Order: sequence, then C-alpha cells, then structure tokens
Amino acid sequence: MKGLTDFMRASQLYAPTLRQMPAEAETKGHKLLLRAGFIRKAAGGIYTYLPLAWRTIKKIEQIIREEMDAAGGQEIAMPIIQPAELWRESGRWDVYGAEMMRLTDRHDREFSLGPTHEEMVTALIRDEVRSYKQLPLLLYQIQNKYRDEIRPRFGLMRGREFIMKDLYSFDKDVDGMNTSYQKMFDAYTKIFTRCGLKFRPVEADNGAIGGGHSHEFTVLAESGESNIACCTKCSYAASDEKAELKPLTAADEELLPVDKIATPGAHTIELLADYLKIPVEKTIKAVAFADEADGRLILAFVRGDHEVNETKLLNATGALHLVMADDDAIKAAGGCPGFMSPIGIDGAKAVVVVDATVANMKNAVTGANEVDFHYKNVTPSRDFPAFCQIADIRLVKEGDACPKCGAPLTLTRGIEAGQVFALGTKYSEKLNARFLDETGKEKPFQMGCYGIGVGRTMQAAIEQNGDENGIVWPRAIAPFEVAVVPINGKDEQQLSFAQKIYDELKTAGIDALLDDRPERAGVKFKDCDLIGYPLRITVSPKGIENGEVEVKVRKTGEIFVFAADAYLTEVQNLLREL
RNA sequence: CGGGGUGUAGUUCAGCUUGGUAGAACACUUGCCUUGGGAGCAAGGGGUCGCAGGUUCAAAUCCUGUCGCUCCGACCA
Repeated sequence: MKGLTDFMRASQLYAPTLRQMPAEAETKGHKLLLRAGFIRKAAGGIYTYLPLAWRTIKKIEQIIREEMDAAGGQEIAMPIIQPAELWRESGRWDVYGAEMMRLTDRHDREFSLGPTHEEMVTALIRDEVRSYKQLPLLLYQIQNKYRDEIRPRFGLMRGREFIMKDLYSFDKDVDGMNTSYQKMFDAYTKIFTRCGLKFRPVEADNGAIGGGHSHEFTVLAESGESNIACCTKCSYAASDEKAELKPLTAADEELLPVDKIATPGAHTIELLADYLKIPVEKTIKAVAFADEADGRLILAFVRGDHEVNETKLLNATGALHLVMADDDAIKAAGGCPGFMSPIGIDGAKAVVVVDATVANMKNAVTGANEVDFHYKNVTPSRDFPAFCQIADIRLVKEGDACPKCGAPLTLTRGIEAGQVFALGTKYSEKLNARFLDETGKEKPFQMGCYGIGVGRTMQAAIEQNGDENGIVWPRAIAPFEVAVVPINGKDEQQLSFAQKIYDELKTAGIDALLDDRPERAGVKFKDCDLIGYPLRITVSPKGIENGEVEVKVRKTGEIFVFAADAYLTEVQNLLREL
C-alpha cells in the first residue's frame, strides 16, 4: 500500500503484545489495543501510537482524505497553538472553561492548545475571501486536538489528546450551506461504510458549538457511551439527548380537589409510591439544578418514572451548564428537598420548567414543599403557578413513541465517531467575517463544521468487532491484510516458501506481513488472532509437500486449503468479503 | 470538586497487620531441547520498595507531609 512504511517482517516489527492484561483497561477495545501492542499510555488520556496502530490510523485517514477531496474539500494544516485573543473574540475563551488546555509564553501571552478550529479558520477566511465568487470553500485538516477532559477514559475513546479530521464549509447562503452539509453527510456515510463499520447517522443536539441542525455518526457497539433512539418502523433515529417526545396524555378522570397528606420519610419517588400504594406514573418528580454561569436555580419537573434530559433543559432555559443545586438555594426559593413541587415556589427566585407530559397529568401526587408532606390530586394545568414554563425536557426511554410515526423507539448503544454541524453565521458574525454577494451587499459566511475522531474510529472498530481472542479488523483498516506464518520460523524451506507467497501477495497489491519470528507456532497463532489480521496463511511441511496453501479467516475461524497455483485468486475473493 | 484504592524488578502482583538478608509468576540473557495454538530443563542479569521528613539500634513495613496514577460519583430528591 502506498505511503505506508513496509514492515514486511514480523521479526522487525515493533509490536509488543502482552500475554497478561494491564489492569486499568475497561472496555474490549482499550484492552485489545494495549494487549495487541497498538498503543501505550504516556499520561492520563494521552497515548503513543505504535506501528500497528499507526498503520491503521493512516488507512483510516487515507479513506477520509479520499472522500473529503472527492466532496470538494482541500486539505490544510492550521496551528495547534492558538492565540487567546481569537477565542476572546468569539467569546469562547471563557465559555470553553476548564476543558481548554491553556499555556502562556515567556511574554505572558496566553494561548490555547486547539480543542477545535472554528475561530482559527474563520479568522483565516475573513481576511482573504471577499467575494461570493470564491464560494463555496471547504477546508479541512487532520491533526491533534486537545481537550482537558474532566475524566479521560476507555483509551482512545475519550482522550485529552486525540486525532481529529475537521472540515469547515463556507457558503454564501443557507441553501449553499445545506448543500455543503449534505455533501459531508454523504461523504461520512461513505467513509464509515468503507471502514467496514456498522453505524447509524442520527439527529443530534448541537451542544455548546451552537448553530442549526446536526447529525452524529454513531458506530454501533455495546461499550459505547452514547445512546441512540431508533424507530422500529420509520427511518427516524436520534441521539437520546435529541430524541423529541410528544407529551403523553393522561386517562380521563374526574378532577379531585388538592389534598395535603402526611408521607413520613417518603423523600424518594419509590418510597412515596410504595407508601401510598400508587403507581410511580401518578407522581411528579423534581430535580433541582443551578446554572453554573449565573448561579440561578432551575427546577425541573418530570413524571415519577421519567428522567430529566439535561440537554433539553439547557436548551429550554438558555443555561450554560447545569450543576446540582445546593439545598440552601432550594430552601431560599421556598422549596423543600425531597418534597418539592412548583406550588409554593417563589417564581422570582427560580426558573421552573415542567415537562409537557406532567402538564397533562391529572390527580397526581407531588411534594408540598414541607418535610414529610405531599399534595395529592394535583392537576398541573389547574394547580401549578403561571410562571411555570412547559417544555419537552424528559429523556427518551425504550418503547417511547417515535415523534415521526408513533411506532415504538428502541434504544441502542454506540460510539459517536463523527458529527456534522450546520453552524450558520454564529462564528462569522462574532468574528466579523463577511463577503460581498451578487448585489454588492456585505454578508456573513454561512458555515458548517464536520468532525471525525480518527483514533476513536479505530477503537470503535474493535469495540464492535473484537472477540475473546483479540481484534477482528475490517479488511480496509487492518494494519495488514494477510499474515504469512511458517509454523517453524527456523526451517529454511518453510521460510523460503513463505517468502515466495509473501512476494506474490505483495505483487498482487495485497498488504501482507511475513511472520518470520523464530517462535513456536502457538505463539505466532495467538499473536495473529490478537492483532487481528483478517487472513492468515499457514505454511507447513505438509502443505509444501502437497502443493497446498492453507488460509484461515480470522472473523469466522474457517480454514480453507487451496492449490498452490490457485490460492491467490481465492485470497483476493476472501478479502473482498471482509 | 467529593469519596475510595494504589505506588515494591520490564509487566502483573505478594511481602506491610506483628519492623530484622526484598520475593513469585511472566518477560529478558546464555546453553540444551522443542516446533500445528502463548512448551521443557539448566544457569544468569535486573529493584536507593514514588518522594521528603520523623520514630527506632534497625523502616518496603510504624507516623507526618507531599506527588503521581487509578476507580466510583458529581443526571439524588
């Protein structure tokens, strides 16, 4: 394969496999990357990529480059070290907070280690691009990014230094931006398909980056950190943060007057439902947050069996970042932790958001803002104060109705390997990046940004495809496609036969490795399984004698024996299916 | 930030309670033997026990401090 260093001999390849498992690894992918000699940790969330990993990384990058270029992208390389001033212009120097790695030079000038490059690329464009005739413009790079994660974990899944492809699109209008967005969406679909991964593009929340619509490309894997909701009937799929929910309606029943009742010790929903012998669906749960930015109290109310979706709550309140509220703040607003409801809350001291499903409830039980007391027969539409804001703030759960067609949603775990954002003019306006349109009018650029975690994609492939014996690489991103293994690495005849096969594979354009190590067969077989070469060709005295070539498929464990003069075609056929 | 755990050979760990010659397995080196699923035998090399103080005749072990790493939590009302 072009551009790749050719380690043809395993005896010279630096691939320190471990027989024993380093203790700290958590997920399948993290364990296998360490065990199979792909990565080594330098510090929390910071890793060295060893030769095998780097080959895979380069293959993934190559696929990305080809698809980015095909979609009209041009590769550039922006600095990792970025001046603080740029981030102050966009307002993100403070917004990004502790997540940003910062440094100071000898003159006390402040810099960041780029966590992303919207500011940088926008500043680049604003000084150079003056006319709509120069648009659209799609620029991308593949390089290290830095984020001081609160808790790095799972190896390459959540690192503090990681490789990312980021592309930025600049268009003259919204239509143009949507066209660029669609190009990227299609390119991402091709990239993950070519990488041999099972994935799902899902509607996503834009989060802190802002802007309009967004999709995440989620690689399906049990060990993933994100949940996606997929419709069992139609094509709707969304991240759990995003998944919209229509409010549930309550059964018709006669509205009863509110009644205050003693509920000693019932400070959780479970205790309460238990004590009153009512279903949790008849209770209303309170969750108290504070906006980290201005400290204001935010009270969220959802049905007893539901959970608060913090992302939706953020969007509903315009808060910056939610933290747990402390009890004093709750009490100051008239609330009572453990026995809370909107009734009796001082609307001037708290933002109260009621989930749309709660707004439809009838004769429910809710706290009385007094220790050991609740109200029963509360009907929010009648009894809740007017300052309550009603919004969809609940987290999706298995079986909820699809917002598009009403069929049940199913929840699946996955790894967010890529995300595309339609940004609009958020950054171009902040940074004053404008051009002249056809009518000579000055306009801000319509932007989009599109990221792929390269290391994360590599690990995602393992999370999805590894088994108890090791990695099972999709052929397109395997460090080598075929390993040629003479069972006796000291036997001249076997070695030269293996060498001949190796040469033939290379000539046919197959990325092969010759395992010429003087190890016992068992050791080499174990390593092959661990490292996960899609195919293994075993060279034995028996095979040489019979003029046969033995091929083992890592994924299925199948073993094929081909005639020596015909094996090459068969190997190519097998590879095509992997 | 809150709460645990941990730091001893390249790696995984034991030893610490009850202070007294620093250990095992794997890895490594050399030789023999062996070669279809991480072999066997023999002989070796390798650690100022995270760091700094203190107690003691004597500290990996007890005390104090400090640094690193790691896990859980920070979506409970």
